[in-house]
Amino acid sequence: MQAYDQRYEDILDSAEALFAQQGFHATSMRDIARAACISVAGLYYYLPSKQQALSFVCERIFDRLEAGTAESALLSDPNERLAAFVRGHLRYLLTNNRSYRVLLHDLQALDRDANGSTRARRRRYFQSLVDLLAALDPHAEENARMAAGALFGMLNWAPTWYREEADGDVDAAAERLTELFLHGFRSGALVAQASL
Amino acid sequence: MQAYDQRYEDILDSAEALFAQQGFHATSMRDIARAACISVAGLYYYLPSKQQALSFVCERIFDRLEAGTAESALLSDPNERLAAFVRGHLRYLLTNNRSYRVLLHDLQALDRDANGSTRARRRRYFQSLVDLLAALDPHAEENARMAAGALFGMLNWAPTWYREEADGDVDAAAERLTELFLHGFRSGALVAQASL
DNA sequence: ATTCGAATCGAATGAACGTTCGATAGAACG
DNA sequence: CGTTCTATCGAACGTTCATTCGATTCGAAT
Repeated sequence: MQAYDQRYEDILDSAEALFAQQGFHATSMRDIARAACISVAGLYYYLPSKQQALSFVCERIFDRLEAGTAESALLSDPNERLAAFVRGHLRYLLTNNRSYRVLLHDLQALDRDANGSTRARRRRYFQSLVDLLAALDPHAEENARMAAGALFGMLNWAPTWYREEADGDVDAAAERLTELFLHGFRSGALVAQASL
Repeated sequence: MQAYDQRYEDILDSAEALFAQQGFHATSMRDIARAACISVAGLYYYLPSKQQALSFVCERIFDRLEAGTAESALLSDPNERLAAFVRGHLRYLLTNNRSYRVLLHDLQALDRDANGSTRARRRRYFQSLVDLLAALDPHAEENARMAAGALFGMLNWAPTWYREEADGDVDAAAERLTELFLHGFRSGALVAQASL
């Protein structure tokens, strides 16, 4: 069924865009139906429920996010690996207009059971950056978790202030943020001052 | 009216907690009424509408956030000023259990007109950090906006990973993040490589 | 003692919500 | 041609939503 799959993706596109703009709870099935040019009843031919729609949308976003950062694992130099990860992550955040918001804001709206798989995926994604940082500076392993949190924060917050005309293209911004982070990370600033 | 004001604050406390936990759109006036131990009709004696409830809650959160960082403006040393700002900001985020979420997630749910004042306040708060950074390193003025975005990102993201038993107390975490950021900021890593 | 205003409530209102049902149009297949 | 299956729909279902109304309680003021 070619036509079916195409329609299905279109519907998820519509749902994703609306969830990203207004949030899950502010979006009704009627909104999605209108955006996808289908009747409300017709919508249920493709989606079993609103919750499942959110689940499908989240999984799709994760697929794209991981696809964009997967290439970093192929590189041998840890520095380049980090740079590639940041670039891939930031590219997705800044170019797939605001669909990352669904992951950041609406993931918690998933039912507790359906939540499990997607939340585990999020943890795994976070951990991949932790590992990447630990490999960069082995003696900083104990700080890698905090460092990963700090770096993800820098990146995930970027959509709120980034403007291409002021900040250059996405890859350039990714490089500058990577450098900013790495200078602090390599300086050992994160090491807890337990000895003081 | 002493009793009135007390009740009013209690009701806003309930609304704030619910908005923070579930989000604005997922919270009903019935939820708020139940949490505040009042009837739904009684709730409307204190709150003119759900929108206004959100507006009041947001203003109150901003009041507290600004109160916590205001002391930094009194310091003369720019480094101490930044450290105090970060400390105040992070203290609020990590200790007023998750009420910052209302500002981060639900501010956009405000009506466009009621939005204006609160959004301006947010801009002003952001700008205060930009100014603070520009004062720290005058030749980096053009990068202060990006640096402020990066720093706010690090801080605003902290609640998602911070755990006291693993990361130390809030002030210690604030200091480590400040150092992490400052090493990168002072290194000039942010300066756009236009000359390349 | 009567009046008044502040604080509260149960019950209703109309709209919007997620979801379902039965019907229909047309393509595919025998 | 008749049947079956896919895709679609209008109309409804029961529930919940934000909000309002009219009535009630009760302490304070006149």
